[in-house]
Amino acid sequence: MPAIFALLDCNNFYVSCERVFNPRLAGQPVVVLSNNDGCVIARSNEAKALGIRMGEPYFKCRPLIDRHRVLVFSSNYALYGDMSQRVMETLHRLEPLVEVYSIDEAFLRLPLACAATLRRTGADIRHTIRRHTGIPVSIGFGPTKTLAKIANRLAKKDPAHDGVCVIRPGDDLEAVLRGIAVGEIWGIGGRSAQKLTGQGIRTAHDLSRADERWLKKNLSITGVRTMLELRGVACLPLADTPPPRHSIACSRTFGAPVRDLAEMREAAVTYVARAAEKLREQSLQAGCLTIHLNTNRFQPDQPQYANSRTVTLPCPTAATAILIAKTTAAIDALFRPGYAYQKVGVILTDLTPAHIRQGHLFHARPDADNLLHALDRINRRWGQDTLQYAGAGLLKPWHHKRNMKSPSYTTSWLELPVALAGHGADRPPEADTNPA
DNA sequence: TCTGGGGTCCTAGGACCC
DNA sequence: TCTGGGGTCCTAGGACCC
Repeated sequence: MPAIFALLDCNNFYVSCERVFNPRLAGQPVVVLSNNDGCVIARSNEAKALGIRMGEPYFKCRPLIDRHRVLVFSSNYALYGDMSQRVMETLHRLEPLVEVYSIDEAFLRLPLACAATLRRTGADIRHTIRRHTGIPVSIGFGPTKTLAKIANRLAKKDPAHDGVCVIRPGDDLEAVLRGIAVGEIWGIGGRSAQKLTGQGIRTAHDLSRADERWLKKNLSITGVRTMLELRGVACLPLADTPPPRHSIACSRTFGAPVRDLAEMREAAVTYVARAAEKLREQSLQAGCLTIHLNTNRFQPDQPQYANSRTVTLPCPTAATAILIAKTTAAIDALFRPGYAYQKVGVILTDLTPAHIRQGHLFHARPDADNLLHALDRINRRWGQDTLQYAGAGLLKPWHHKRNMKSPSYTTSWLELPVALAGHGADRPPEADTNPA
């Protein structure tokens, strides 16, 4: 049966999550910052209209933000992750073929139908998700994933579409594709856009007619795929079962530069313990561990140092204690005194399913599964880091900044939203967690 | 003063094998 | 003077995504 793709995308997702639980944010310019309150990573339409750019460092747009009284939030991934799950669950109930593509996006595959039917389907999905989760979404239909992405962009850009835009096979797309710069196409990043415009290929329409041999040579097979997808030839299938993970990482920029080996160890232990938790959540074990650290590259006048070390484990494991021991040894080898470090991180690779247990001729396996299960159960029930390894430290002076975080409304019993009824209840106490 | 984090895929080139 | 050919695997680096 002929089919069509759709891309569903949550509008200004992190801002929308904040708005669900804080109605006073409606109609206001709002931004959400990356970890460590570093960069702007989500903006409401009002904030976009003020000219605040995606990825802009907070300190650089601070004057603009203060002048227009933009409301600012630190990122609250517990909230966004939970809201994402609710959106995706709702979607799964409505449609059988769903690929969860990112925290705020999903591809669908549906039977091909006339434009009016597809528009109605899209409107129904939008309406249901809004009603069940409070999150506004936009939907684009297209014969390929790349064209569905473009339709989605049109759905957002032009209010006349009312959040749903349909491109069907055989539609004349020349006018549409001429209106899209190559850099706006899914899969064409800054480097490729530069190469393409250098060749006079400026719009999606130009790219759809570009020379295949030149593309293969200069943009590799992925560039050729994008060109074909723009022509309506589907090269990218729907991945409705998630492929196995290849790596799990955890790293953070420090709240203030770290110069001390003991603090560096604490931070690395904290992150490897978190990575090991993620490993166990997904019933995986790691065969390989990489530790990396670096100074602040934005301060070239300061002495610079960056290094990493990769350790192959004798047996694949998800045991935090084993990973901690390898991590501290690696940190001790990597650490050079006299530098102001900005960041440390760990990456777990060579991931295999935890139930496959390869023995080792010379090493007994010291993994303590029961202990780990108990640890995870307690932390799930009572909150992250209720129990932690001593090496992770208690005061954590290096901890990243998160000064403007909203409550974890949906994932912490202590932070449930409070509803008050009766006189004088229109301003709940402490509802305003935002100093901006 | 202050610049995120976590992923994936592709390619070229070297090592190695027969 | 003359010095093969074809294949696989691994890795580092580049590019891209949200």
